[in-house]
Amino acid sequence: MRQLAEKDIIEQLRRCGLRATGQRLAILRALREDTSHPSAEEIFRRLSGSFPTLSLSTVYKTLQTLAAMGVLTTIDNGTGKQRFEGQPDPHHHAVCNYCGRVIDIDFSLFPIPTPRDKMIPGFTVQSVKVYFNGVCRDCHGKKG
Amino acid sequence: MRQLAEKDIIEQLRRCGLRATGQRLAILRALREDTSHPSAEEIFRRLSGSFPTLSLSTVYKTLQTLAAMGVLTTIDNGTGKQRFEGQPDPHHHAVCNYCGRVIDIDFSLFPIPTPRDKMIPGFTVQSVKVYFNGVCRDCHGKKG
DNA sequence: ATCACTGCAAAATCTTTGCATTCAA
DNA sequence: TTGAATGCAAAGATTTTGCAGTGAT
Repeated sequence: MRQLAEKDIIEQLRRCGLRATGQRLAILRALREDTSHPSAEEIFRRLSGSFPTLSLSTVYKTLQTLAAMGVLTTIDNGTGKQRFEGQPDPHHHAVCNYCGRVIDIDFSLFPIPTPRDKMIPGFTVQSVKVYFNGVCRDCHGKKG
Repeated sequence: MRQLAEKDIIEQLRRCGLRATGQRLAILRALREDTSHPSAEEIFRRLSGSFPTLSLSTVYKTLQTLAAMGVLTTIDNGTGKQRFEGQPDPHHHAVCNYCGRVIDIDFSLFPIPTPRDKMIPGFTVQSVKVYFNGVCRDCHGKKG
């Protein structure tokens, strides 16, 4: 089961023409097991214990590569710091305007139609993201 | 007409408990007249000609304040760098995964339902943003 | 054996902060 | 008048880059 997932990840990388290095596998596996939408730095810290030679620079490069391939997605919570996620199932995000926290929202809670191709002339749609911006539980009552 | 808009902006600031300073008016007016989703730096450069004493620091502070108030919104182009917009009418965004360009999409082209309050327990939804990620006209044929 | 990938250190960007001064209310 | 807002300069945080060495294919 764990092995199978590993194999899937390797194949996914290969299909993109990427080498399956230990760093990439570790980063991707970490993102698949994590729903907290970590930053590059957080991923680095989380992994450097079990992977002491890993460098932050590699984390940045890897995340950028994998995001360009569509293997993972980037999330912007309005703070100007990139956050990443590797959950493959379609879902939405609720973003707190105060603390930047990102919460996953099940797709079925707010189903949206599939965008038609050719909807935007000259633009090829690959994916759709829906953000609910607002105020989270912990930030109610904070000043503006 | 121009005066009226100015008055509206001032009232909007007052309603939020904010003082209507020249800097805030200039920044907000610039964003209302601009659909290019500029960064803080770009807004600063655009205004500093006609407003020589304006500082980049104030632009950042002002954008942050106004975004927290919901007077303007931040945009996710996947780069982790903040971009802003002041278009009040509801619309969506098409974001190019390669160059980060953001194109406004008319709401009627892809109507979505209004989210119900209490949809997400403890989270108060203030606005919904839809992003179409993909490849823009100019970036077709670029490598992965 | 090759060339993609990594790690390191340094640079470049982007954003925030502290504090004295200014200005809207 | 008075506290919110500004500007400046400096610090902090985030991200990118160049290049020699490493490792997957």
